[in-house]
Amino acid sequence: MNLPPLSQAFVLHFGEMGSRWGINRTVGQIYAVLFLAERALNADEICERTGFSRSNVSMGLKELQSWNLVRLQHRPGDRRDYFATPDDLWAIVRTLVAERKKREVDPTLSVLRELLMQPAATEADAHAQARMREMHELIELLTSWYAEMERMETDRLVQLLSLGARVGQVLEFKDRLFGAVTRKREPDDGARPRPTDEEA
Amino acid sequence: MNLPPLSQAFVLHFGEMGSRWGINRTVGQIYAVLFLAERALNADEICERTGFSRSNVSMGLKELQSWNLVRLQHRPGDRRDYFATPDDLWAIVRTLVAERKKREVDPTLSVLRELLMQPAATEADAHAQARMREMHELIELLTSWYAEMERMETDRLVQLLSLGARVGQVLEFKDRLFGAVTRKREPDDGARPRPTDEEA
DNA sequence: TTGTAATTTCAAAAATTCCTGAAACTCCAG
DNA sequence: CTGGAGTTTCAGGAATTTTTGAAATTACAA
Repeated sequence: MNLPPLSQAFVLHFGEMGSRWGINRTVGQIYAVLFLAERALNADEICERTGFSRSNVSMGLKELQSWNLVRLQHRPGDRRDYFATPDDLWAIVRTLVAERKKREVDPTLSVLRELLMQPAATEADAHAQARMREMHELIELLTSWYAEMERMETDRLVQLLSLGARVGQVLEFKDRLFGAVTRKREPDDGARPRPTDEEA
Repeated sequence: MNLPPLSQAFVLHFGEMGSRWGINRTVGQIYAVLFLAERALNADEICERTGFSRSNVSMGLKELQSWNLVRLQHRPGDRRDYFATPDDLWAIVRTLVAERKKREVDPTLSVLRELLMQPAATEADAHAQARMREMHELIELLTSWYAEMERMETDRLVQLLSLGARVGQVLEFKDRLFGAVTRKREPDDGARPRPTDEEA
């Protein structure tokens, strides 16, 4: 590994963390190197900085591309591929979240939907299905919220995040102005605290 | 594996997903079994339902306990430990998020803080530090937002989530009312779109 | 105490994933 | 075409993780 000390510490850490996320050490380190780099790097430069073999780097870059986490660039008069991360960190976060959702929650959602279609044969299956239905509803709520955040402009998103729990106060304020409209909904409409609710 | 068909499909799927998350197949399946179970189960019952060896189940349960994802129970006149997941799905989501944060983002945050304290020796380190600072700020924003959501009651949280992007409209409304106040801030205060910002 | 049921630990086998060098492939300039 | 720079694929060795059975430990009843 051939990097200035601070960068090296960061890259090493990202390698470790890589294994806690779905990606592996190699991929984590490669990404960290690109993230810190002051310009796009070609595969050999990445080899030099990380100390990984050429083929390992190639694999890692392919993986990162499949995650849409790196951008491919070219230089005039140079046939080599150059790789870079987006400058805008929010863009990175957005693709990261999108990809993790695609890999970690979407498959579960579709399995749940499928299993909820099936008729419950046994008593135990009926209970299991009730439990799955709860999970399905919760995930639906979270993903549809996410879908709306995703659509939002970064500035506004940041504004919302900075506001934090104070959004609650803004809401209360709104309620006070337009109270009648909001209060019309059932109070437990979204919360659904009852655990078993067999409307099979 | 000894389970009714629908449950079996669910448990198998959770096993697969387990490996995409930090946990492994065994732990994923054990958790799924407990999640679907109509009552708390002891280790032998989990063995029977999953088909894993007794010791493997013991390991898995220990892991789940370290994640705070299972609750230990006892029956009068029975020395065995019984395990269950919380009935309230929101409680599960809360601990899941809390634990993942603890394992996946907190360590990074502290490494970043540490590296940002160091003086940048080289030119390259200075650039790397600027990049790290961006990342640090973004993670801080996200985690402090999370901390506030965490503190919120489930009902209110669900209300907020259901509202989705309509919160944005409330913001717009607020802006229109108090426009002058909000506009006083620097326009790029939170977003920080400029990539290089060397204030080392 | 002693005996026994329940659980945990541990070393090593089994399975999986990672990493590499060599070979194959692609693409372009001459 | 041919040569060669750049890249990818791939089989198999290295490293890591998972899983297990046997042994050790714990906790309690008699």
